[in-house]
Amino acid sequence: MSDIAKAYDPAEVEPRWYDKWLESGCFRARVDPARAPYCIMIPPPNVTGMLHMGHVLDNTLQDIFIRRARLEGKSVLWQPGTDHAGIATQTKVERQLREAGEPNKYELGREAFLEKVWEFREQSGGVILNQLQKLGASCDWERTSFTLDEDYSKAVLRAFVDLYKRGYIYRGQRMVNWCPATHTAISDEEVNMKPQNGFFYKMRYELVEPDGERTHLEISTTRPETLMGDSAVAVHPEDERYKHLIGKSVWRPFPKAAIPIIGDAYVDREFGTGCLKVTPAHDKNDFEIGQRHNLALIEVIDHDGRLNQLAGEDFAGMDRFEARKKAAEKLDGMGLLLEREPYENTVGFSERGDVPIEPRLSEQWFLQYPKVEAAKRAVEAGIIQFHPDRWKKTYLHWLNGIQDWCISRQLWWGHRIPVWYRKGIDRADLNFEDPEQVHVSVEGPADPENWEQEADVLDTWASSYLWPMANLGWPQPDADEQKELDYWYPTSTLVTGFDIIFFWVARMIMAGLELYGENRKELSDEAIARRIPFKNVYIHGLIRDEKGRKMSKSLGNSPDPLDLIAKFGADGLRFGICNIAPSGSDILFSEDRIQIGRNFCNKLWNAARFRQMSGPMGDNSSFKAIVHRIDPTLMDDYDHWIVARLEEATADVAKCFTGYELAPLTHHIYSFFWSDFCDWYVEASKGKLKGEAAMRDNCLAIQDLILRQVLLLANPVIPHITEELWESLGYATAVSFIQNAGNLNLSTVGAHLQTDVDAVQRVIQLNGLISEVRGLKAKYNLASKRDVVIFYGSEGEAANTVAANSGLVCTLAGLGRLESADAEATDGLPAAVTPLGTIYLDLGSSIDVEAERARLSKELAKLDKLVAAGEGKLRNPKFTESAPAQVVEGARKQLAETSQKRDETRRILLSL
RNA sequence: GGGGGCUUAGCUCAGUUGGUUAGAGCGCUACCUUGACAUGGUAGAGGUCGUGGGUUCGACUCCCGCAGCUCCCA
Repeated sequence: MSDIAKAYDPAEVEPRWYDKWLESGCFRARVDPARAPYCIMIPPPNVTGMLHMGHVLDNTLQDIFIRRARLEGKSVLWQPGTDHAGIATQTKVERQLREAGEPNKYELGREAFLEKVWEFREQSGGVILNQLQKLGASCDWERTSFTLDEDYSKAVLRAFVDLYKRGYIYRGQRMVNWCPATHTAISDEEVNMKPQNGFFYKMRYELVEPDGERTHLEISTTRPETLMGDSAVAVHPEDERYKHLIGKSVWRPFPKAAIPIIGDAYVDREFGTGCLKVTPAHDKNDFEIGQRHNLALIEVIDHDGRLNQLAGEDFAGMDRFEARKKAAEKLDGMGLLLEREPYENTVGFSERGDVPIEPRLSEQWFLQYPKVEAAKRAVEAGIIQFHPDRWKKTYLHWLNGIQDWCISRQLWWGHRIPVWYRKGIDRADLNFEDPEQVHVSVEGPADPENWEQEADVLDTWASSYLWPMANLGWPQPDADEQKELDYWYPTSTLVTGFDIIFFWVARMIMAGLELYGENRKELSDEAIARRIPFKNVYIHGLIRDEKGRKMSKSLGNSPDPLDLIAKFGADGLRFGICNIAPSGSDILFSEDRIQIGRNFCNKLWNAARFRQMSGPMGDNSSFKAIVHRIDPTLMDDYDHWIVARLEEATADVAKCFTGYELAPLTHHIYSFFWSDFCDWYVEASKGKLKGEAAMRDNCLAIQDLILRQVLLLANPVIPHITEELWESLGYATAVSFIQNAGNLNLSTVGAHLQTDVDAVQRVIQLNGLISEVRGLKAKYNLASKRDVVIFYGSEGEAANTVAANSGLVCTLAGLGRLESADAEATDGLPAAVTPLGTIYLDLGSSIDVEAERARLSKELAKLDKLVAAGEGKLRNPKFTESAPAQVVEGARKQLAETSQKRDETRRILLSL
C-alpha cells in the first residue's frame, strides 16, 4: 500500500490508469447471457474534427452511464467511431490544396482527389479519438468504426437499394437549397434562417397595353437581381385593384420581354403593392406558382452564385450580390426604380458554407421518409423514451410536418449513389422502370463498361442514420454478429444534444423501423420494440460561453478541452461539466463553474490521505470484510448517523440513473461526501482516533466503509482518481479494477449494522447545538478563542445528550468547558436557543445589552410570526381533517418546537 | 404565423405527483494558517419565487390572463 501524496496531481495519476485500463482490455465488450446488456453507440464525431466542449459534455455523460452500468454488473458495449463528414471534410481538403497552390479537385479528377482526402483522414482521423481517451472515455476502442469502412459502406448502399426498391427513393428535378460556396444541394435541416438588413425595392413594370387607368404595375422585391428570370407577375385573383388585368402582359425591363399577369391565391394582397414578380427558377414559392401556371423556368444564376448569359451581357459572370446593386442602378437609369428603403428580412444561410442559400432547380435524389407513423407511435407509446420527456414534443412536431429529404450531394467524398445509367441514352429520356436502362444494386452491374454510375454521393446523415444497426453487423451479420445484435440491439441509450433530434435521432428511428427485419408495411408494438435503434434518448443542452453566446472559433470563446484537462484534470473537468449540465436547453460555461470539480477531487484525495494517517489499515479487500470489522456495539451516535446517510445518498444516486436525471447527481455525491462525511463525521471522529484502540479501529472501519462506497458512487463521474484511491486504500484485489467491485446496493448493510433512528436524531440535534455555539462565539468575536465556557440549561433527555457528548461539543465548537447551569447563574448572558435547549455564553466582562436586545427582538418577532402561522393552520379544522395525518403531525411538532423556542427567546430577552 | 422553453439570492441554477421556517455552487463580509485539505475551515449578510387573477385548508409548485427573454419550425 502506497502513501498518498500531499496534493492531488491528475497529470501523474490519470494517464497512468488510462494506460492500464487499455492494457488490461477492461473496456472490451463481450456478449454474456448471464448478465444484462447495456449499450451506447457514440454519436460519431467528424473524422477530421477536433475535440470541443460539446464533445466533452456529450461523451462525459455517456461515460457516466457506461461506467455506472459496469458497476451495476451489466455487460457493456460503448461503440466508438467517426463519420466521414462529407461537406466539411471535402471543403477542408479543397482549402488545403488551394493554400498549398496544388491543383484543385477538377484538375485532379475524382480518383486522385479522393486519394488526397483519404491521406488527410489518415493524418487527422485519429486525433479526436485520442482526445476522447484523454477525457477518460471507456469505449471499446477495438471496435472503432468509420462510416466509410467497407462493411459500413455496404450497409449504406444496401439501405439505399432496399429503400429504392420499396419505392421510397426517387430522382427528380426540384427546387433545392443550393449552397454556392460548397457547390452542392443541402437539406432543409441544414439551412439556418438569419435576419438580414437589406433593401425593399419598388419598381415599375410597364403594361404592354396600357388601359385608361393604368400604364404600369408597381412591384416590390428584395431581390432585383433575379428579375431577368421573371416569367410572370402575379396578383391575387380577387384583388379589385388588379383582377381585370389578369391575362394581360407587362414588359420585363431587361432582357426586355412581355410576360403574363396571372392570378394566384398565393399572393398576399396586404404585402407590398400586392403585385409579385414570379421567378420560378430561383424561388421555392415562385416555382410552385410556375408549376400551376405552366410558366417558363429561366435560370439566370449558376451553381457558383454568379449570373449567366441569360441574364444579359451586362450581368453575365457577375456575383449575385453585385448584380443586385447593378440591377437597381440599371432600373434607376431607366426611370423604373421608384423606391429603395431599408428592410429587414430573414434569409436562409447554408450551415456549411455560411452564405445565403440559392434556391435552385436541379436533379436530386429524394427520400420519402418511411415508417413515419410507426416512428411517432414508438415515442407516443413510450417504447422509446426521451429524457427529459418534453423533447418528445419537438420530435413529434417535426414528424408531423416533414417533407421529403434531399439525400444527394454534389460531392465526391462519401457513399456514391449505387445507381448506374446505360451509356448512350440521354439522361432525360431514361426509363427508370427499365432495368436495361437504370441499374440499382449494391454490387453494381456485371458489365460496368456499358454503364455510367451516378456522380453524386449521399448526404452524410443518410449513412449515419444506420449507425446503431450497421455497427453490430446489419445487414449481413455472421454468426457472432448475430449474437451481438440479439444481445445489444435495440441499444439502451442514445446521448445527444437537442439540435440533433431532426438530423439524426428521428432518422435513425425511421431507418431502424423500416430496415431492421423483414419488409413490412405495418408494425405491431412488439415489432416496433424489436426494430427501434435505442430505447432511451438522453437529451442535453448546448454549451455556450458565460454570456450565452455560441462557442465559435471566430469569437475565440471556445476553450480547448485539453487545456482544461491540464488545468483541472480530466476528472475535475468531468465533474465540473456534469455539475453544470442541467436538463435545460443551454449551458453557460465558464472556468469558475468547473473549478468545483478540481476542488472536489482534491478534497477526496485529502480525505483518503487523512484516513491513511489516522491509523493502521485493516482488511479492506471486500465489502464484507470491512463490514465484519465493525462491532455494532461500539458504534456511537455519529457512526449510526453517517451509515444512515450513506444509505440515503446511495439511494439518491441510484435514482438519478433509474430516472435519467443526471442534474442532481454530483450534488448528491458532493453534499454527502463533503458536508456530511468530511465536515461532520470526520471532524467528530478526531477524538476517537486518539482514544483507545478498539474505538479507534471501529471508527476507522466505518470510515473505510464510507470511503469505499463514496468511491463507487463517484467512480462513473471521476474514474481516474477513484481508481487510484481504490488501490491505495486497499480496496483493490490484485487483478481487478473498481469497475468490477459491485455492491452498489446497500441492502446488505442493514443485516450487519442496524442504524439507530434515535441516534440519527441526536446527531442532527447535536450538530444544531454546535452550530449555535460557534455562531454565538463568532458574534462576540471569540471564534478563535478555545477556552470559552458555555453553560447549558437543558433538562431531561436533552441534558443527557449534551452531557454525554460534551467532549465532542467542546472539540467541534472550540470550547474550554461545557457546564450545566441554572437560570439564575445565566441571567443576562448572551444566549441562543438550540434543539438541545438554551445555551449561554459565559462572558467575563459586560456585554452590549442594547445590541443583544435588538438581535433577540428581531429573532423573537420572526418566531412570533411562525408560531402564529402554525397556530392558525392547526386551528383550521379543514386542515386537520383534510391534510394527511403525517403532515398534520409534522405541523404540530413544528409548532411545539417553535413555540418553545419563542418562549425561551422571550424569557432571555426579558432577563437582560 | 405555429410550437417549445425560461423568469427563484449579486451571478449560474436546483426545488419530480401542492404539505414543516425555499436550497446549492460561485461571489460578498468577518474570523481562522488548529498536524487531511487555503483547490481548506467556521460564522454571516442576501430572496414578498416576473406580474395580475383563480382553484385549494394550504401554491415556488396546478389553471387562466399579462409582461419580458429565448430556442425551434414556417
